[in-house]
Amino acid sequence: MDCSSFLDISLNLNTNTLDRSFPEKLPKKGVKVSTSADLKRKWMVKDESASELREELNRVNSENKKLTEMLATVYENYYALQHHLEKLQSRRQSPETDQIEQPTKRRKQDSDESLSLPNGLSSGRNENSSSNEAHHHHHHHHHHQKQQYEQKNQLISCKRPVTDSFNKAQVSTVYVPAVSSDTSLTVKDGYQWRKYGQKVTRDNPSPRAYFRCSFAPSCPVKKKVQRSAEDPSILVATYEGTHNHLGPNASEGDATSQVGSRTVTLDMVHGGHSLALEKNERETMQDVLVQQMASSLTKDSKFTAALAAAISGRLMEQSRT
DNA sequence: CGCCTTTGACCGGCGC
DNA sequence: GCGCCGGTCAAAGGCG
Repeated sequence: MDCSSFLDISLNLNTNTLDRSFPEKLPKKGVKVSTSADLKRKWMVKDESASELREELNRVNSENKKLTEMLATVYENYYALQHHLEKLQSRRQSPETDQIEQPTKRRKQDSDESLSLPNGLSSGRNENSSSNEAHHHHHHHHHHQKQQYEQKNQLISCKRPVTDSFNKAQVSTVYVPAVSSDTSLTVKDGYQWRKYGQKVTRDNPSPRAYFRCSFAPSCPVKKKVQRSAEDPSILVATYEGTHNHLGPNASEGDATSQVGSRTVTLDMVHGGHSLALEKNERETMQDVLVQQMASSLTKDSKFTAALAAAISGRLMEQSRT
């Protein structure tokens, strides 16, 4: 899978542009051999220079943190888009899910078997004949009318035995830097999820969270999120199945006329479908661009290495003289 | 009030 | 059968 192709949205930035981010304080840092006069001058201004350096360090640190968070969001957005793409492509190939299910509000309008069943792949055999519910009845449903989820889960069990027979329920795995979402175990991918379980597993100290797509039993997608065992700063999200509905608040045409400044929808016209991905965050298009640039910078190992070398070299030099 | 987490119990598969 | 283990259920509580 193309997880290896991490971001390829490089913008061909040359590092000159970082003068804006790291302004005039950072010296251009050719390896400056210190003459004795230089040393003397440094002695005189040492204190001032040290404090100034310290605050510069602080600034750079906070900047770095900010950049890291930006990177994380860029990753998340990227993976969300990637999932959309995969879904669209798979939908295009298979005639199933041609008619788009119009998800009205949330799951809440079924309660009988008129569940829209947007995939026409089992046309003719999907009639839930009274026989196929003989198997798949779950444990101890003495008090059935109790919980709505229960009925729905039963429905999905009956309605979609296709999941393991020939639907193969393809799985995909994405790795997301876990930066700030500590203890949260959530990966923002644009969809809404309902958590239905959390377990601790062998061979990994961190628990694993189980999510189902919030769109009713009509959507079979599940995902698991767990911190990587090797690198606890990375969240491993495993998706299985494909969404049979459009992305989060999909809109046809320009239903998002009341744009305002709070939501930004990236419209990808893909074949005949126009799909809107809403970034529910308060980010504007410019922010997205800034994030892309930041990620391009951050992932440039030469840039980061040079920056680190410059900073540490300067610190060393200061502390020794 | 509706939807969501939390969390312990439960289930089924697997190895013994 | 028994225990382990990953996955799921569902009651109870939280939150807007």
